[in-house]
Amino acid sequence: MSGALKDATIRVERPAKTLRELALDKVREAIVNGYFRPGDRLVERDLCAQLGVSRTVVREVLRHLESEGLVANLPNKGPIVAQLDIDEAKQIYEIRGALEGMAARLCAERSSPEIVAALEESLTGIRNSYRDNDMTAVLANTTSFYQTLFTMVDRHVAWGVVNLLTVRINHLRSMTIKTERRGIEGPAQMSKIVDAIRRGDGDGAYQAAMDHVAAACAIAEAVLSAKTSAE
Amino acid sequence: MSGALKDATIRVERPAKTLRELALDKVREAIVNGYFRPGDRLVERDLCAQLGVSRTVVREVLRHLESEGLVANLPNKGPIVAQLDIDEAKQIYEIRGALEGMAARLCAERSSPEIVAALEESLTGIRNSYRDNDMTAVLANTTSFYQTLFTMVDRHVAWGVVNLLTVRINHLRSMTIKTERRGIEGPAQMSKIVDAIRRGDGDGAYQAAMDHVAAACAIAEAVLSAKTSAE
DNA sequence: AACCGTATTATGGCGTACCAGATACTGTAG
DNA sequence: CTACAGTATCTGGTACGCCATAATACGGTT
Repeated sequence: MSGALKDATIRVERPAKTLRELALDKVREAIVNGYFRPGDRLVERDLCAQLGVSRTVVREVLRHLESEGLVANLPNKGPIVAQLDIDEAKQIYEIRGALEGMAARLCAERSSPEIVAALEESLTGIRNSYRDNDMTAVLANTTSFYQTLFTMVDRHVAWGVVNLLTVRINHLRSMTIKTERRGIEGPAQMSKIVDAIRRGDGDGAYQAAMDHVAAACAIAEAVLSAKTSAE
Repeated sequence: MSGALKDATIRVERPAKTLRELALDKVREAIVNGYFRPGDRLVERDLCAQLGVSRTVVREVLRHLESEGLVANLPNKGPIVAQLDIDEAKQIYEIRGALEGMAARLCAERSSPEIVAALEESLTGIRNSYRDNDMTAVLANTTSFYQTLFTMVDRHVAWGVVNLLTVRINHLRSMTIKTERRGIEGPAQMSKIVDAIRRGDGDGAYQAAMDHVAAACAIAEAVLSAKTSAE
C-alpha cells in the first residue's frame, strides 16, 4: 500500500503555531471580548509579563493588531485599544452590506441545495442558541452563516475583508443581538436571504442581505448613541 | 499677533514618521514596483543590511506586510513575496466593483458640483498622462479619482479597504493600463461614472463603476493567463 | 559508483540588555 | 500657590546571543 494512502490523510495535524501567533490570538481575543477596553493603554512591558513572552513578540503582535485596526498608535505615547466611533461603525456595516449582498446574490445565482442546506443549518443553530439564551453561540452561528455564504461561492478574499472589519465592531454585535426582539427579527431576516437563494432570486437575496445589516446597523447606532450620552 | 494665528497654520509639518514606517513604505514600494518579485524570499538579515535598520524593525515591517497580504510566511522557511493567483485577483476586482459602485452611487445621490469638479480634474489628469505616455501618472491620477469618489462622501474605511486590496494587484494594474485602447476606453468608462453622478443617477453611477472594473478585470485576466501560459 | 548518515550552514524564532528621546508626574523652593 | 527642576515611565530603536530546524555539503561504507 505504498502510494495508496494520500499523504494528506495520515498527515498528523501539527500545531506549528509560533509563539507570536498564540500571543496574537490571545491579545486579539482579550480586546474583542472586552478584557482590554477601548482607550486602554497597552504597555509593552506589561503585556510581556502578562503573556509571558518577550518584547520582540509583543511588538510584532501590536504591529499586527495595528494593521487590523484593533489597536491605534499615539506617537510617542504608544499603543492603545482603538476607539470605535459611531461613524466608523456605520461605515463598516455599510461595507458588510455591500459585500454580503454580493455574496448572497452569487449564492442565489448558483442556488445549489447544498448551499441552502448549509445555511439552514446555521440558521437553526442561531434559533436554538437564542432559545437557550446562549449569546456566544448566537454570534458563532451567525459568523458561520456568513462564512458559508462567502465560502460556498469561493469568495475567500471578501470573507477575509468582512472578518477583518467585523472584529472591530464585535462588541457592538454582541450588544445588538441582545436587543429586544432581535431574537425573532434577526433570524427572520436571514431566513429571507435563504428563501431568495432557494428560488434563485439574485436581486432578492442581495436586498435581503442588505436589509439585514441595515437593521443591525440601526440597532447598533441606537445602542451606541444611548451609551455615549449616558457617559 | 500672539493668538491670532491658529497653531495649525504655522505648525511645522513634522516628519514624525518612525523608522519602521519609513522602512515599511520602502519595502512595500519595493514589492509593488517589482524590485522584489513574487516568490522571492525576504531574508531578514539581508533586509536589515539593505535598509540599514535592525532586525526588530524589519520583523515588524514583515508582519505588517503579511497582514496586508503582500507577504506570505512559509512555516519553517520564512517570508516570501506573496504570489498572486488569478482567482484571487478576480475576487479583488469584484470587491472593488462592489465598493466603488457603492461610492459612486453615494456621490450621485449627493451630486454636488464640487464632487463633479474634483472627479473631472482627475479625469483630465488621466487623459493628459495617457497623451504624454506617463503611465506612473496615469496610475496616480486613477488612484486620486477613486480616492475622491470615496472621501467626498466620507467613506474613509471603504477607501482603506480598496487601497489595501489594490496594492496586491498593483502590477496587474500597471499592465492593464498599458493595454491597447485602454487609453481611450478607460477614461470613457470613468467619464460615464461622472456623467451619472452629475445627473444624480445613483443606479447609473453604480453600474458605470461596476462596468469599469469589470473591464479592467477582463483585461487583467487576459494578461495574466497569457503570461502564465508563456512561462 | 550509489547510498546513507553526519557535520555545517543558513535562517527564522525568541529573548535580553541597553540607550535615547518624549512625556507625565512630583516634590520642592520661592 | 505656583513655577520649575528633577525623576520616573514608556516607546522607539539597536545590538547581540541562543536555540531549533531545514537544507546542503561531505565523507565514509558497501
